[in-house]
Amino acid sequence: MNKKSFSFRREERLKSRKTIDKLFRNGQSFGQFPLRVVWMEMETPMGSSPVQFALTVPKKKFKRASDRNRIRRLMREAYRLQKPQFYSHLPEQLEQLAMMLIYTGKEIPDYQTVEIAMKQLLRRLSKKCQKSTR
RNA sequence: UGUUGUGAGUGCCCUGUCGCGGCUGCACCUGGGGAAUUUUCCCUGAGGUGCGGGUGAGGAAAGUCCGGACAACGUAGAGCACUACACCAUCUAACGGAUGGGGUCUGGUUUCGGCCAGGCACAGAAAGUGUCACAGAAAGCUAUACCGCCGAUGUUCUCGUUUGCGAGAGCAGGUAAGGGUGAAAACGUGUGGUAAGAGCGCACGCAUUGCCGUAGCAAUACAGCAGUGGGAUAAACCUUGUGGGUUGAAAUGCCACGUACACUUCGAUCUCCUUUGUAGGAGGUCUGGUUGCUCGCUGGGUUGACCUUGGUCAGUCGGAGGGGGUAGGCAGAUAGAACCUGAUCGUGAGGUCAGGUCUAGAUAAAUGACAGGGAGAUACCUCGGUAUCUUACAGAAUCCGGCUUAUAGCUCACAACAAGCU
Repeated sequence: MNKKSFSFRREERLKSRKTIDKLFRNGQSFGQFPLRVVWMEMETPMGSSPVQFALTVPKKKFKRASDRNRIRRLMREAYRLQKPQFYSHLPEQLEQLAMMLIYTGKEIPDYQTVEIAMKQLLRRLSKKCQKSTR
């Protein structure tokens, strides 16, 4: 879709409070340690991006803001680099996917572990999407 | 020289690839407006994309503990309540902060004059109330006297007797010298005095209050005179003095979207006066208003119809409730009590002047990831390499000034300890 495949723009971010509420109420989810994803298909797509995406790190487990920032940035970087592959495996008839990534681990990870987990998670997610759309 | 502690400073650097948020230049696309006219031109700069340029976390961004700026709350005030502060002067926009000085306490040192270091919510206990464990007789205006001392005075008994009185024992009583208890026992030492004693008198001293003088801007210090001798506690209540309006950027203003001339319920809708009349005024009442209460001030409503003349209905104003919608954009909001350098004034905090710099502005929230090199640290050790690590505390959210707390390694200063050298 995008020529510069590794970018991460504004329209790819999930911002609306309404859709986030809906996502947590109706969305499906599964875990891939140390990550967990909540996802659903959106009825009315916002913008041209095939996926809207958000990240969170629970405040309960990481009290300091700097730790939360670090984990969020690692996750975002991993997603950014995996994104083009993930997009190419999504089914054509899917309008737009909303998803939220939650970090469920208890310690600050290094980039390698986040990258591996992200790869696995995105592969599983794309398969599930193909199943559900057929 | 090393170790430890305290305080201050610093808070890894460079290159490449990919990526993010503002700003900015150019090009293109979408859009808006105008002219002309049937497809061209001009203006505008809202949004997007691409390629450049430049910029992007801290010394505490933290805790949210003080003080401001700024904003809203229609509008004078007064009292009470509440609350903060409390030696003096200075600095500052301001402060509960800082600087300098004074007093006091503790420790060290001393040539006994002081000197050094550290602490102090450092107004009042001589306005009042309360409290003071255990021990002790007693924990506070005139002390209900445990041991002790005395027993002058009054009185009882015994003995002696020169019949006046004397001696002894006891009781009433006196006594805060001494002992004992305690963190603390009603100024200290000496002397007079007395039955024994006591600031009861006196001398010297100590503390404290008032007045006056000298030095100092002042706190205060020193000296004199007069009075007084009252334990501690105000981080117990309290008293005195000084200050404080409240709420905080989720403030606030504007634009867009959207219900809605909508629903339920409660309160008020009264009286009198002036006037030809429109209308105006006074009181009452309901209600709003810069936190609470009271007073004051002040804004708004108090209209009309029916009619059995005090009710009904409608309207108006205000309060409460429920339901529905939105939760987007712009301003606030990033040039400032700003930072750097120099001069100058001041013991200092800091002030003034000159020159230079532009230095984050996100909003489901940017400031990142990877690779290589340098530099540094730690461990091993063949003293030159190898291995590991990039570290601590920690992430702007309206902005400033402080305070407090956290902090690896390195640098500096001071203190203590240990070893060595002269």
